[in-house]
Amino acid sequence: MDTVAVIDFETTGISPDAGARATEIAAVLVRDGRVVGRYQSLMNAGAWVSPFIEQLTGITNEMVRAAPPAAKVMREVADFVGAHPMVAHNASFDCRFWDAELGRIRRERVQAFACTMLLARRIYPEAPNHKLGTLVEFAGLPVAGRHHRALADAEMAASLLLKLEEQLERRFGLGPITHALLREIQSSSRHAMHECIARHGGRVRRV
DNA sequence: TGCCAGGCCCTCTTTAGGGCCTT
Repeated sequence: MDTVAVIDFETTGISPDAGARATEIAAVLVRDGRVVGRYQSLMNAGAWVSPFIEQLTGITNEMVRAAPPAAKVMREVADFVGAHPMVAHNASFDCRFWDAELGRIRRERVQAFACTMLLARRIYPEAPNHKLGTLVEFAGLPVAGRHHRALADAEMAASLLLKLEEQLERRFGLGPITHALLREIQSSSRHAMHECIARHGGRVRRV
């Protein structure tokens, strides 16, 4: 597949519209089935980290205060990612924070996101649930580090992405798997996915 | 002052509601 950037944010809350800010970001570049680049940094947006989030992520107020300014980190990571298509687990979440934090440095996103959660719902409907950690275990992928730290989660989302591509190739004979095809599959209903696969020359197994 | 998401999916649906997933 074309080079994609898999990203993950740690934040102070669930919605930038409700005042939540990023505390950490990681981006890994994936090309030809492997990780070819990594970026990770804590960032200081001047936001307070609640005890709940400190417990969840292990990222403390002291760590954030000692981190580089959010604007500097966002400029660096935006340059690192460039115009590569992006991927995240539950991409609607990371996309909102990407757009919000980028907007604060007067930059705009130039590429689309694909979502490993939506893809996994299509490809692994039998998984116990579609949380990143559960899918990593379900697919037999290595645990890259502590869950809810940006680089570990981005690495595991990248592994999951590669596994999902492999499944699309092996089960349905699809290939090459482009970012645009992933977006088409993730936004197809379960029924329409077979039509989508057939349209792209894949084998559709009726069960 | 008090409160605070949003997009997707499924179904006991479509004149809607509730669960999932992210922090």
